[in-house]
Amino acid sequence: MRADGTSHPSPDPRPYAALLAKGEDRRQRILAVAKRLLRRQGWRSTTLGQIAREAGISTAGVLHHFESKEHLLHAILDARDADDESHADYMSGDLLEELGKLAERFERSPDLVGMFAVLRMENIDPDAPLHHRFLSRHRVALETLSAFIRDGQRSGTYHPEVNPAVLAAEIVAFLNGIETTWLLDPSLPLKEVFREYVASLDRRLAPPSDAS
Amino acid sequence: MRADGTSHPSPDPRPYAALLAKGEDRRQRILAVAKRLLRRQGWRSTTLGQIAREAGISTAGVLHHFESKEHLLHAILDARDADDESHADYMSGDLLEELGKLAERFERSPDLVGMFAVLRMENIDPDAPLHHRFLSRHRVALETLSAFIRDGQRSGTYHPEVNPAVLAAEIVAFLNGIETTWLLDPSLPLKEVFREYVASLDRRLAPPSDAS
DNA sequence: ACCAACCTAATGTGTGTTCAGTAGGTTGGT
DNA sequence: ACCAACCTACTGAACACACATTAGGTTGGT
Repeated sequence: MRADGTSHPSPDPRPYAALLAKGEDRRQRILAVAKRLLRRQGWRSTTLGQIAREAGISTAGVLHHFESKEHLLHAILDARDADDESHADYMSGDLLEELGKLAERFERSPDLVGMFAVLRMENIDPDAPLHHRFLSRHRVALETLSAFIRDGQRSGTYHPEVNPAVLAAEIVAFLNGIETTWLLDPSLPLKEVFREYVASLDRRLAPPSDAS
Repeated sequence: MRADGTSHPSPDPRPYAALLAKGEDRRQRILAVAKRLLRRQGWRSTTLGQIAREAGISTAGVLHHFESKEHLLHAILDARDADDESHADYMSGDLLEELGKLAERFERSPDLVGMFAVLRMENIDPDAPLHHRFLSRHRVALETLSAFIRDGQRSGTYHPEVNPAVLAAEIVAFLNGIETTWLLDPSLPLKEVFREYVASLDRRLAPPSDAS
């Protein structure tokens, strides 16, 4: 608590509470368990007792680490946002490349992606607590994609007659849909479907041959 | 109850229980209200009290018409199946035509379509009560589409190098995804996105020009 | 008398949250 | 070395509330 000069308060690499870092360990396990359960059952039907049991702890123990069920949810969403931003050198190369990366991400952290899809569906209602969060995220995605396509058209690398807003909506729909489908039936050949669709996008976006 | 000769039990145009047909009326209203609520909130978080209130009745009143919450759900699903089969002269013309009809259906009965999408997401978990129903329906859709494409290839109307299973998966993903997206943001230009996607499918499926 | 269409009130279960308490470790003064 | 004060990581039991379901009653038409 005292200002000791060099010590920053947030990270604790000090010998200080070495053993008590086991708490942080549990905290992470709770988050992981919650993510897995949320992906399968959604928020409303996942109970603290369930999370607790699978984390090898009591219900009250979970509440010791996260002061309420809602706080736990927000902790998870924040984790997702963090992961999001770590990959958000977003508009790097071209569209196809970016979409390819997305496919990899699906398989890298299925719990995160799946949970997000389930949560989005659970918050479709305008009165749902997280509705605004998901809607604005959706709008941003749409806007980003649109702008991306528009840029490509301006620079001549994309076909000028494609309607950017419509194609962006289609792409977002495809992405959402393949998440849904994949969750329902994991035997789906994710990579192939992805590749095939992206290839078709490539053809649709190719500028007309310049035989003037 | 007495056999009165010509009377069949199902329709009641008789003066007999004329006023009591108001019960059937309420029953239908309950179903409609439930569909709307299910679409927005899903099954688990929609309560009988809510349905009752919006139908202008008491909770027990709802249970008078449907003996349990689960029975109500099945009644709704059966209604959907009925609606399904009324449009299931399925494999009529060609793929594009069928997909176009689907788009119209979206706008004709949004509650039914939306509710179904929400319910599907709620039953992703293999342990969920309706998981099997949704999974097998999904597999059937996949299979139907695949067969459809394969047929077109055999008869030479579709490009032979398209992988039927992969494209079928993509189409189903797109359909599911546009449902999700449309539910989250109803301002989405449903018809245009649909038309654009179908047009692109047309191009992808066109057989190679027969310059042998 | 009988039956459908309700209603109010009670019951039981599931679930988030609060409340006190326990075990063990660290800190700082003596 | 020792001790009081304090910390983190929990536990078990109690609480409060929401919800589906049940029990029993009322009304009105036939």
